[in-house]
Amino acid sequence: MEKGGNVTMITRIASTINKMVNSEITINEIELLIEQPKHAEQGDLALPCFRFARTMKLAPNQIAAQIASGFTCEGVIKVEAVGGYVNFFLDILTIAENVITEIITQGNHYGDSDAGQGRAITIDLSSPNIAKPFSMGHLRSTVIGNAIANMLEKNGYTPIRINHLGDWGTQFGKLITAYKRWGEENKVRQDPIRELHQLYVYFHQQAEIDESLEKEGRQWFKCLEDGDTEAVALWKWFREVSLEAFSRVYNLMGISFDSYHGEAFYNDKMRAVVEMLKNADLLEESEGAKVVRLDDEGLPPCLIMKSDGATLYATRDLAAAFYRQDHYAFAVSLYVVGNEQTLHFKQLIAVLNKLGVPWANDLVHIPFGMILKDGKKMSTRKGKVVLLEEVLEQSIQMAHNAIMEKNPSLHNRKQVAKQVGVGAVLFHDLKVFRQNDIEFSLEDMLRFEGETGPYVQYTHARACSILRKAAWNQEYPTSFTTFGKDERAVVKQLAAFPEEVEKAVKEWDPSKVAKYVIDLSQDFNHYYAHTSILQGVKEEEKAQRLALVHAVSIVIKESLRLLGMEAPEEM
RNA sequence: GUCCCAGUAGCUCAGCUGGAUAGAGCAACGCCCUUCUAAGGCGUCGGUCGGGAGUUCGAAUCUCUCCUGGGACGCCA
Repeated sequence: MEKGGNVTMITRIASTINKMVNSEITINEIELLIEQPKHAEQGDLALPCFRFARTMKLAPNQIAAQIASGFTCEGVIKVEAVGGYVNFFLDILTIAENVITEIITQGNHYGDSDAGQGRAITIDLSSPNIAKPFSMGHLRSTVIGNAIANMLEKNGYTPIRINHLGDWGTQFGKLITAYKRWGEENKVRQDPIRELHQLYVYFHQQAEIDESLEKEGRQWFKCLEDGDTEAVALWKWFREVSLEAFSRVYNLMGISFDSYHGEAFYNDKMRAVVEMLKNADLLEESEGAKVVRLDDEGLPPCLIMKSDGATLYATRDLAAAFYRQDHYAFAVSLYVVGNEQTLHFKQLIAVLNKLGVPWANDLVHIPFGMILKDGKKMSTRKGKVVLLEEVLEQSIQMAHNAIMEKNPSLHNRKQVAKQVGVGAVLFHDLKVFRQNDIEFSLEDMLRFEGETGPYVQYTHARACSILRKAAWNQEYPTSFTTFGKDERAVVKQLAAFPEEVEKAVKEWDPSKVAKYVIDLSQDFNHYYAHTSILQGVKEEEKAQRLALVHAVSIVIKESLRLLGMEAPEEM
């Protein structure tokens, strides 16, 4: 993969130093040590020399001084020894030439890699439960999974987005019970998700008083698994109306899937899994249920079959894993599923390993923190839930208000309001990716200033606006003789893009891209505010600056695309 | 009780394969639109990096321990 200026410079500097110290330190060792100084005035790259003190029998500052004194290398314009560091100042003209030319010629392919060589990676994402509202909790899995898929594609993999719908399980026995006892068909038809969800909540309230309800729910699920006509008909209906509601949300977010095979899809594939476990002599009877013991892995046993013969989610996930390997021959199989299921995936992988499946360790759980409300887990059972669709609609409305206030003459207001409103919600979730829980805050989510999606989109729109006004013919200069310290931060940030994407993919972490594009936007906005691009500027200077602006617009747009966001050219 | 994850500015978070003075955004306060979109820029204020010990030339970063919060721990997913 072709990389920006910095990587080549690191190699070049390292080999120069290697020769200077008579190969006492290897090139690779030096490359690993070279870092970006924290402060711009300390240069572009730096080598800490503390590690060499022992082998070279010299104080770090003496080593640094020694390296600095005789150092010459193409592309490096100044070298300084400060304390135990050697600071290198790079020639911004050379970097600009490499990076900007590369970006403009490659366009949105800047930063592409063929590391994946077309290999398939399945991604289990979103996976809402039918007959339940699409909550904020599913938002994380959806947007993180989608962004990872985009990033994988950029790295040459073939991502397969699988919406593993929660359309099977005891909960549907409970729902059928609730519907048969208290449900009304016309009410469900009017507002399916809301009504079904209310029935589900009501069931759990009643179940605390009447213990027989739980049993009845389990029986109905057993009926469902056995193909009982009434149960299946109700289930199909619930599923259908739910999918209609979900597709509204996915359309808003611009996300599509390669497969909607949910848990129910594996219903007829589970017997084979149970047989396989039995044949491998892994299945044990325990308290009436069938389990696989995992004591030697230090894990609690994995429940495969309930005492009434019904299956559990582990069984379904096993069936799904086999199906996906058969069907897609995945190199890696990702599960973008909340933190709280970590144990489940450990068990899943452990069981596959016990079966001797060679791809068992290619399953990767990508956990994320929960969205909390008032410091507690949001529970659908208690009816405490925030609807994603409502949040998105509200955000779009706010974006629309902002446009009416700031740029009322914008021609495609509705479309831009959607792009910005949705972008705000997506970016809010993507910029922070740790296993940290997030306290739900509508206020934070709908913020359009500071480190937000709209800020980045706005930056892109400003860059586009300049290019529009310049009536630029896209002829760009190949050398950047006028660039100085103003352009420095922006050019260096542009150069860092491929490396950031690579890191983000390696760590399955879209927030790296989100943070990157915020930094780039900040650098560009600073430049924009302090440097005139079109006015009172000599022609050659203008052409060079326009090339920079164009490069910035390309990289911002591509970053946003990776995050699943749009980049309006005006807003 | 056992295991897992987290604790950095008033709030939300970066930084974590150890490296120079711990950085942003929000909030607060003060500036900057006759100049390329002010959803912007500039500045001020704000930190015993949860506590303690250890390893090291050097620790927010690694180890141990304690405290706090959250989660998981067999017939839910």
